[in-house]
Amino acid sequence: MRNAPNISATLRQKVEDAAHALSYTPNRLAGALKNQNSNLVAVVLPSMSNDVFPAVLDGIEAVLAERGLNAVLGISDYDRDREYRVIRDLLSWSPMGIILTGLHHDTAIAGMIAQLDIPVVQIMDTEGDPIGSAVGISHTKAAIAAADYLHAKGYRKIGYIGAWRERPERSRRRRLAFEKRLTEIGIPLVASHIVEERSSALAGSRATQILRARHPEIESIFYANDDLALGGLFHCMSAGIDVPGELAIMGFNGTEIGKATPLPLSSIETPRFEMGREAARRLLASDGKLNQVKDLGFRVFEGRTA
Amino acid sequence: MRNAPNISATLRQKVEDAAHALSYTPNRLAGALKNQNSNLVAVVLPSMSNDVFPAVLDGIEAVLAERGLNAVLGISDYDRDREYRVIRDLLSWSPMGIILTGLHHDTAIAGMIAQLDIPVVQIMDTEGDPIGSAVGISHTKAAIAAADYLHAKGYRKIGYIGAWRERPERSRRRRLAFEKRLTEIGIPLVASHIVEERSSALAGSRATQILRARHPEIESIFYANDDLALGGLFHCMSAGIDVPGELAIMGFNGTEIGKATPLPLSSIETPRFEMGREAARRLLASDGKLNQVKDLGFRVFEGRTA
DNA sequence: CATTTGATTGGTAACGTTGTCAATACCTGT
DNA sequence: ACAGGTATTGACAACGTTACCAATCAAATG
Repeated sequence: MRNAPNISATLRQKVEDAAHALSYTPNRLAGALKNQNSNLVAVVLPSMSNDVFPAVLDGIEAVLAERGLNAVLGISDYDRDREYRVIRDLLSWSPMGIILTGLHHDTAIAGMIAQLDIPVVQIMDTEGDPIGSAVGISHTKAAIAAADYLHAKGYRKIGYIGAWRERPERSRRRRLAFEKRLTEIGIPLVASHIVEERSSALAGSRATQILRARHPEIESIFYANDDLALGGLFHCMSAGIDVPGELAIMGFNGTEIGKATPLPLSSIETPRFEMGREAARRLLASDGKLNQVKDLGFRVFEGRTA
Repeated sequence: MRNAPNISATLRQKVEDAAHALSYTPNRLAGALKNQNSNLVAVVLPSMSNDVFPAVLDGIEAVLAERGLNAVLGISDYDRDREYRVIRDLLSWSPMGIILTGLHHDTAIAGMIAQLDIPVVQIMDTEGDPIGSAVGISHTKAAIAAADYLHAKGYRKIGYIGAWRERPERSRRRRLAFEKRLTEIGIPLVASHIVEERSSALAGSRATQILRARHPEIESIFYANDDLALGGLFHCMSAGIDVPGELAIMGFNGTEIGKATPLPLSSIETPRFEMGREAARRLLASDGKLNQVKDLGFRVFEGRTA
């Protein structure tokens, strides 16, 4: 059945008929065990409630399905220990490859993976020290683009809002690059507010209110993601604050919903689906040109909120 | 290492040390093969871009992770053939259980699963003919609740908007129940508009515009989901249509974002995360009381759009 | 008809576990 | 010191595949 050479069409048909008659299903566990190649791909994502990762996973699945591969999923919940355990767990299925989120993994993880000698692709980021290949965007560049965009639009008093203690380290790096760029341009960040809770529109709404109360001079806010930014926008709409006149709002990710609001949300569009697809492709095509870093880039989406 | 009886603490320590020294990882492929029990759970979802399923998956993962189980994911893309292939594929990993979406699966699928004799849990729905257990909500009841709610609020000219040829059969059933109820109450549905494209806020926005143009008398619209409904709300905001005065909007799912808008979106809140969690729990606890149908219920969320 | 070539069949050894069984080693308490 | 138990060790057969080789069989060549 495993399309070996030198098999006549008749025999093949006969075998297939028999298989069908017995409704035989090959046991891939055994197959994988035998030839050290499991057709499983381990995928470790930090969360499913973030809007970014479902899209990434969709992209991954799209490619894997084509080739008859299956994804085994692990959720790290942005927790280092948890991630370690999840990876260890997934590796015990001898996957044929593994997709990780982010570029910052300790050597213990790299070691475990090295033992199996399987390809690794890390997504979301391009800045850091990849274990294997990387497919993502430069969060530093994105932050700079946001800063430049807001500056070009004439905003001078700029604030920043993040969430959940910036658990995805990427968002912290983005903020720092943003701050740095603003300082370089000569319009240092007025203030940033990182809320304790997870990102959500409600959190963004509340944070916006707080930040504006503390720093009424702020003309524009850059948010860690579109959820927060939408919250900000909604707060302004409710409170009768003119956007972008009184307050300009800039999101991150360029989600579909942001584009559908009465005032399309200005944002940094990130290729989330594409990131997943490209990651899966690299994983499968990992012959030769290993350990490359692929920057998929971003696009500044000029909405009407900034 | 597999905590057998009659092992002294010293020996256990010694073994563990050795294992650690060699950084030994058990091969679960082999383990699973040996004792017909793979610690894998097959999860088949129609899509990842729907907002509902990431939440469900999160719930599933939360439970599986506790018990050291792993989810193998399959995406059916609302396609019957694809679903069949995906399930067949996943079953070849001899999972210890399988979670399917919806209650409408042909006998071929039931047959395949029966062969492995593993528990099945079907999510999202409670109405139909389950293969195994079911954890979901009654879409008929939800539709009736929506109809009654809108009626109670005084709306009489009611429309409906759906998307993507109603590929999730559930939404079609919901619409039909909605229509039926309205007729019973004596205020038959004015019109429904099912767009070709997938659900999105933009699609909802456009559909709202079209439906209103065709039937200006419509006072209220029930949408197949919150994405569409948000689009409707945004359209009204842009076009200066008073909500709920001129047009009342009712969504479905009760997403977080809907609650954060300036005018919180009235909707039917569905327990998506809980559905995943409960499904996973049932799968694991499937001793004895098999094949039960669990209705997790819904809640009418009274926002300010209807 | 003998011979080469190709197709088909059967047999066997792994892959890394787990469970069992027998064989030994180590401890008590008398 | 010895029986009685408990701990520990070693050996081995599966689980369902796949890869490989030898052996057979069928068909086509000279």
